[in-house]
Amino acid sequence: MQNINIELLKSYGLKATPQRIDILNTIEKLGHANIDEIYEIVKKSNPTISLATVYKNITALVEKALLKEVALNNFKSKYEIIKDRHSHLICKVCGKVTDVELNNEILLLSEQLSNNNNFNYKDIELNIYGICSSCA
Amino acid sequence: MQNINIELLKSYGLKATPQRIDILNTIEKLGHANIDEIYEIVKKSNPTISLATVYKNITALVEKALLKEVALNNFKSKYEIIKDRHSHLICKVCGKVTDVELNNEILLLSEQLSNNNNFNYKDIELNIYGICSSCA
DNA sequence: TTGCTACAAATAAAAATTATTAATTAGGAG
DNA sequence: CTCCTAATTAATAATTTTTATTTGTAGCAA
Ligand SMILES: [Mn+2]
Ligand SMILES: [Mn+2]
Ligand SMILES: [Zn+2]
Ligand SMILES: [Zn+2]
Repeated sequence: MQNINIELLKSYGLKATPQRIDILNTIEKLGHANIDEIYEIVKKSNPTISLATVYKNITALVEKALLKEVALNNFKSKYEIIKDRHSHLICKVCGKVTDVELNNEILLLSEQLSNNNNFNYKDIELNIYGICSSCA
Repeated sequence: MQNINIELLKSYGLKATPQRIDILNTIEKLGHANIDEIYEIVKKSNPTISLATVYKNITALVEKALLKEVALNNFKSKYEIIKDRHSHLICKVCGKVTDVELNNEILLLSEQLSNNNNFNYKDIELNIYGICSSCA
């Protein structure tokens, strides 16, 4: 089909409404985006969309594990389409989030750490905070 | 002096008000706590404290780098007194945050990763999400 | 075609955070 | 120790963020 996100929604058993498609297209384009960024961009192609619709859909898509929240120190949470495990470079100045490869070694160490602490490991998040090249 | 947090505040050039001392004592006791948890506990010893005072002080102490925000997926941010670098086990059910040792290897890999990506490394955060023993 | 269900827009309500203002106080100067 | 003052607080009020409600519509199944 022409748009991969329509397929994505359907594969998760969700209706591919124009609003949802727009939201996913926006997140896909930006990589990581917060609610306001998504709303502002989606409004351009769909001027009557309600902010509440963005909230409701983001929540629904996170619940269905199609999107993932990226909670940030100092900034509003961003959302990304779930993909292979990776790590994040997070700019303390502009809040930009960049994907980087996650070393497998780190994954193993984290699982060990969980076992040692009687903790049922599910997921790891390695966030590296610093200053991005455009803000430097 | 009897209370280490009074010294802590003064060493950061901050007035040691009863409100701030109570807030720090609470965070120290809980390890990691969000605004509401702090407010509820501090109210016991200081029933007239305002929630806005808790907000204002938390913000101030984070700015002075005496406290650190711990942003969490799905839960309100928690705050901890800044201490040696460490990692977090985060329970997806109850939101409890537990400190664990941070392998030095991971730190080195993260710095390398930053260099490779023209990113000015400042800080690392390794959050391990899963289910804690009491929730299991 | 009719009825059902999921969804959206519009709006209201609730929850979270920040700003304002007048009164109080911590900490230093004398 | 007493006084002074800038910093801080309590008590709101205001704003911002998030969630709930209501009503209408579109897609689909019987
Ligand atoms: Mn990512
Ligand atoms: Mn900690
Ligand atoms: Zn930046
Ligand atoms: Zn738990």
